[in-house]
Amino acid sequence: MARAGVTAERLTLAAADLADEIGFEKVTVSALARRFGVTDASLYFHIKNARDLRVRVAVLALAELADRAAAALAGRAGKDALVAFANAYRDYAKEHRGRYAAMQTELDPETAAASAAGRHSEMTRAILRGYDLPEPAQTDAVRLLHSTFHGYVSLETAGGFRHSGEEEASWSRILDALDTFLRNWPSP
Amino acid sequence: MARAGVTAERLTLAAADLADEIGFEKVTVSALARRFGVTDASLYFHIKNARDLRVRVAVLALAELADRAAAALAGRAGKDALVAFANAYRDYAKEHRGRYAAMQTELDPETAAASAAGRHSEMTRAILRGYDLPEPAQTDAVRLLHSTFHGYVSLETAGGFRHSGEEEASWSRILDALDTFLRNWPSP
DNA sequence: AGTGTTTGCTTAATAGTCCTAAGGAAGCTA
DNA sequence: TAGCTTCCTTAGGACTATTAAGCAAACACT
Repeated sequence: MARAGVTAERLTLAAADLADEIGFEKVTVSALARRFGVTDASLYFHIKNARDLRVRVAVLALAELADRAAAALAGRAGKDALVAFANAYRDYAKEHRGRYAAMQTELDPETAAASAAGRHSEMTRAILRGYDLPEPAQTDAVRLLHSTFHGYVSLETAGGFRHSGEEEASWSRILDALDTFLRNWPSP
Repeated sequence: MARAGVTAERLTLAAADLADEIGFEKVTVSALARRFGVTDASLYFHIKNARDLRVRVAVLALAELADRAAAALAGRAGKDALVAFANAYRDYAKEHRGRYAAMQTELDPETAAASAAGRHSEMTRAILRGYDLPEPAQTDAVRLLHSTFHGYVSLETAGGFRHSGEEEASWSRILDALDTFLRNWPSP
């Protein structure tokens, strides 16, 4: 028998693509094996188990998004940076629904620490540098931005907002509003 | 054989409790059947399939949360209402992690319309009455509030915020900030 | 080139889940 | 009490996850 040349990396990438195509919850060890033309059992020499596979996809997606966001952020500051970051986030989620769904997998603390999750916070802090917030307002603002982007995007992709035909305008008004908000953060 | 007295309602409730205990993704038809002391097959006379079961749990959770939020909202307005609603939302998610996870299930449009999902928007609009926002700002604000609550809570329950020991203070500062924000919504 | 070792895959087997079809008993109704 | 309906069981098929044991290809070296 010929060798299929399977590696953990190629498996993860293929699983991520599969997730974008058929949905993250339908990504199964068997389905992935079929795509590689090998038996299910052979995948277990590369991944620990099904959970491990899903975690790898989540970590991959986190890293990809972090790269995109970093690129979007380069050379920008203030509202420009805020909008660029927010759009990178939202666009990634729209283009890669399966990967984005994977990102919502709960990671155990060690994995989370080793993943790109930390880069997201760093970048958010970088954006906030343009707004000059003192602690603890800065930490609160990091959370608020995370929450808002994640919340908005997950509601939008879930179809939570009935399509009013002006999705884009609403999104950009919300970004405007956040910008105004950050520039006038209430002092305690 | 004695009859177990299974009904769709009792199944849904038991499934919801099971979700809170062992996690929503581990709620399986078999596990539920075991809890009722019947075989898997018998459950299919009450529910259509596994997906149907999960949707029922989601709808139940949406309704329960809507009830709680409505109760919290009664007789309050302005910031009081905002805080009461937000806390009802967050507390429910913390007390019922499985149910809250179920709420994130993507519902098809008809089911969503028939569920309590609409009540959530209504209540949010009711809160905003205290802030006197013109359209389309009001619609944007509804989305912003939804996004923020959902995003914050889901990040918090996923352990996304390292426990800094002052979670509560951060939450309440964010609510303060939202209140200020709503009172000073930027005009276009 | 030939031998041995590692690596990558297969087959085989077990167990759990989802779901359907056919049958039997419990309880209601007349 | 005969019959109908409702609720459950047994039986079984398809798919998924996972482990163990074996074989064959690739490599590593003498």
